[in-house]
Amino acid sequence: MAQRSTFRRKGRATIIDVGRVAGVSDATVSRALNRPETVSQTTRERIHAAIAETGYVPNPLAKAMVSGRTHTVGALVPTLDHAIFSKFLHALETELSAQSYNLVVAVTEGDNTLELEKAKKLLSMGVEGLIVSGLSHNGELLELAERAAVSLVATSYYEPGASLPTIGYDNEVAAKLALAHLTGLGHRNIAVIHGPVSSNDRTQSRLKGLHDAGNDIDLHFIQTSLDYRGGGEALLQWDRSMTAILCLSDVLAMGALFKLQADGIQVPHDVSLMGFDNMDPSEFLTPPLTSLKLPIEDMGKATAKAVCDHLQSGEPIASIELHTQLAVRDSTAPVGK
Amino acid sequence: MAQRSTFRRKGRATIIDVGRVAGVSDATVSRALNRPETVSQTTRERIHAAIAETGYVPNPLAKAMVSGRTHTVGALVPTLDHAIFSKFLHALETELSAQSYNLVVAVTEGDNTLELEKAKKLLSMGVEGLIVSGLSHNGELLELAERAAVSLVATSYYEPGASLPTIGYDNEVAAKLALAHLTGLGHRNIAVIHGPVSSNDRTQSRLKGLHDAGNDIDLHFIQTSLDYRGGGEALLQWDRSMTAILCLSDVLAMGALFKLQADGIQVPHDVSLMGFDNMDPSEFLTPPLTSLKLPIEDMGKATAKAVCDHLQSGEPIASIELHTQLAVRDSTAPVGK
DNA sequence: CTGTTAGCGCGTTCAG
DNA sequence: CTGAACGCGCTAACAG
Repeated sequence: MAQRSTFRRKGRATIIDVGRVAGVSDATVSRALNRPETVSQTTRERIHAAIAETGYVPNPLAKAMVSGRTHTVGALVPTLDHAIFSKFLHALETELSAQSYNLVVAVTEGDNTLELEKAKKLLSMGVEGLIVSGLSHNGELLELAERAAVSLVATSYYEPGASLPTIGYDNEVAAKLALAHLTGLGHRNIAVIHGPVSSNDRTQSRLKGLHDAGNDIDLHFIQTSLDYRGGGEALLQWDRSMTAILCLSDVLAMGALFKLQADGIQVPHDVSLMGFDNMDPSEFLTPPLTSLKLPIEDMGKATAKAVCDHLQSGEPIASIELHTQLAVRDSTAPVGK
Repeated sequence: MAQRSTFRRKGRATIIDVGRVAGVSDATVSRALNRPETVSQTTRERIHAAIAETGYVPNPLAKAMVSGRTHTVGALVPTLDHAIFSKFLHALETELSAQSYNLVVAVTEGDNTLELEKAKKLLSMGVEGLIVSGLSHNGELLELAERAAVSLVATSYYEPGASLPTIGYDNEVAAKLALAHLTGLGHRNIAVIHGPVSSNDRTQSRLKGLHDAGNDIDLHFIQTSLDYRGGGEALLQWDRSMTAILCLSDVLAMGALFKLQADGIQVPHDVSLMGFDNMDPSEFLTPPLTSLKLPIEDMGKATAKAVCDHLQSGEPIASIELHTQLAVRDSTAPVGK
């Protein structure tokens, strides 16, 4: 079948090969594919037959090259192995996909150097937008994004004065809200369990929101690893004088709860326990965990929309504040109850 | 500064603009960038100065077009909002990135039609490889991938006879292993809680592995929604005659455990409870949950390696079997104990 | 309605 | 060591 060499240069058929087989020019094939109404019925049919015969499949790179668009946005997240980020990405992908954009994800492990490196890779593959988590980044990142002319937006954070648009919530306010719930129940001596602060500006912000709690409030800060084990281990530094425990993540709260259960300490009778995140399992725990709802899904959706809008209109991206709210459940109770 | 119009056609500087400023040809600029050793010291310096001056940044699309490579692979997963998939993707991205590949993810919601649609988008953006979950797909998918000449591989599954390479574990064997643990403890009347079977071939496989359990074993299958709530609700169909509960996912097991705790039913004293997945929190639960360890991270890593190898060598991808193993903890005990 | 001509930005011959 | 010329596959502009 020497024919094959006619329409196969090196493996794949091109628009020209299709044209040759159909007896038309490459331009006509292109038109038949992109604006069928500008091509006569009969040649259109011949072309489609030729496409089938040659097994032609459009070269996406050539198309992207000429249009200058990749319809791809990149997201840099600290990890995928944490529900909060995967939930965010899920919502992000869903909305992006609805607007015909693809999502490339890269994991930074919370390391700004790695983040920069991966950002470069994303840019050099042609993403049109770049989504990062939090505000602390390598300085080069902004410059890089600007030079590549891609829009950059930070999430999990709301800070209108920042050097890049932010879409998220106010971590300080959220932390205050959580603390207010506990103090409102009369707690004055409270353990605050949190993950590493370095390279996690969200945690830093939350802690900042707690620091000016008031003179009559005693806060005991306990830093631990941000996982279930860490939540349990942090309890070594807790004693019953602290009538409440505020965990700056539900993962920590669950770790703590499981440990308390194992030790036979009753929640909320012996100690009130509060989380932060409102993960899926929290409402089903025994007792159901009081937590702080973060608008993660909304954030994913809003971020996708903002990026798509910007890509379409050219208008700069505006920061968006999303609101957090308490989810009061049974793990917290008035002090001394 | 009329100069700008010299090296800015429509917004961005090209390799030609750089050459013009540096007083060399575009070819020399290209060489200076890709094979610096073939360019003299002095012109190289002039070129770099020109790059800085023009703010030149390589056009990734043109590069991809000429090289014919995007260094991108796509992954289709049912959801990101489940630890098992996000853990997998995390490992996948990490390894892929180490080999300088980018990862595009798309969510299918377990819908084969949506999967096909998204696969098309991934292909039309130029992915070099496509990773899917499980074995049941729209028939067009294989054909599509072949025509686009991208390598396709299925995960979460091991089935050497399948029409595409599989990298994963044998769900049937794993289920048998789990059941054997319970029967080995003397349990004969066992509730099996599982998620929807339609559009989830992993669950189907696991159930299949259970069906020929033996004549003296009574299995009560309870289907529910695949989330924490579902695990709890499934217990409505459980009674104490069933001395053990096997959940085909840790999420279900946790949902069940929380409900049992709320109802004051002691595990494992009143009933043995076993999960399947071995998620992060499982070992910290009270009691620690007996489960079946799935090699998720290995699977991510192995899949990435297989795809990269294939892309580099051209050899077909070979199926890989990864092994599951029991994680025996305190939530299961001999019957009647 | 269709063919011809021009690029898009870059890498890679092949001469010098 | 460097420049000119060509090609990657496709779309857009202009003729016919």
